[in-house]
Amino acid sequence: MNTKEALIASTQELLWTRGYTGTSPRAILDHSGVGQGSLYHYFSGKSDLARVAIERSAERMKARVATCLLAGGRPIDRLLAFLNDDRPILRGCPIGRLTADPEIAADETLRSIVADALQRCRVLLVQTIEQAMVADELAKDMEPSVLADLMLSTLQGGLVLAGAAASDVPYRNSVAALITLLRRPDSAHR
Amino acid sequence: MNTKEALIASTQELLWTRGYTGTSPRAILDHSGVGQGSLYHYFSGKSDLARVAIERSAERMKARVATCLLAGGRPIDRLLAFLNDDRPILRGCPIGRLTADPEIAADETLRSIVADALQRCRVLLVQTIEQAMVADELAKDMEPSVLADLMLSTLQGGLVLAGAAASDVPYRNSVAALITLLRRPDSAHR
DNA sequence: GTCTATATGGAGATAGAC
DNA sequence: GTCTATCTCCATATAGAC
Repeated sequence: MNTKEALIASTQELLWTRGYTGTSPRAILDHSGVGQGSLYHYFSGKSDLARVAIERSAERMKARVATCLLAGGRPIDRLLAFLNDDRPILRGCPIGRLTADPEIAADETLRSIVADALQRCRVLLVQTIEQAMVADELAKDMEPSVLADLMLSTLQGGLVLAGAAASDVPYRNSVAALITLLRRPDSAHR
Repeated sequence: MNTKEALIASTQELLWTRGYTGTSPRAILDHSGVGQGSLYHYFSGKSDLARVAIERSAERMKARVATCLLAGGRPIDRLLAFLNDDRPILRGCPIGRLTADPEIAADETLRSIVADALQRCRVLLVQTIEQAMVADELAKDMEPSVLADLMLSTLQGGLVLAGAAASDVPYRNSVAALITLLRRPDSAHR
């Protein structure tokens, strides 16, 4: 891996575990083994390097979600594959964790990359939920976008609780509970 | 309000919006209008002041949750009151946001206060869910602790999404979807 | 108790040599 | 392209006067 890529990879790594405010250029150089001069040769500064690193992580997340939701098979099975996708639970979401960072919130460029990545996942999710409802695999007693938000909240919130408890149990419980509830028939079928 | 209380209140405020890593002693002094000397007179340093501030915020959250869940009336109504409790959605959860802070995660004292506060809310939630199941107000097709985790995840995740989108819609959608799902009959009643 | 002065180290970046 | 030197500012505190 070349120097530039090493900087990006180390920044992705550190942003994931320490956030933007908690990551210094010094820490990035130490982690990557790259020298001071190279950082400012390839990037204009910390925020520029972070922008590239976050874009990289966002692309990765969107690709992963798309792989689950745009695969073949029944829509409901794709949704379950998305919910049950193997995630590094104790590390949290590399994008979701940045939403709480004060310096990211204050930087419109960085903020929009994060918000956009989540938004794109939501769009894919809404489409797949619509397909599942049309195929009568999901009850139609709520708007697809409303259910999509619950799915994303369950995952993001599960990761928050898992991080706090230093255990994957709250995350797994949350996903399991949501799936159990989705399997219930809606009121119209009573 | 005396000087010490002003320091605590300002620290609570800044930890809420900027996290621990993103909050400097200088910012606390500026926000509170208190002088440098007073901070180190009343507290041993930043982490000591933060500890008191976080304990204060944790007590506040636990009290708020207890007010909803230990009120009179049917268990299911108390659960709905908890889910529908009026929260400052765009500001996020003052405790939940700290779970992602790297310096809090590294400080066992601070970390345990945050984890403990969430855990106590979970315990109250489990108890109330058990009562609702006994009273046949909730389906018994899952463990109370599993459903409790989903409820907490929905709220915490809803706040994450709301922060990212700078809109309360994802949060409100998530809560509404969860309540809709909870109202469905379980499979045994088909 | 609160003030101001001072200290150390790190954040974040620039400059110029190689 | 990468290195080292240097710069300014801020984080986090300590010291001692008032």
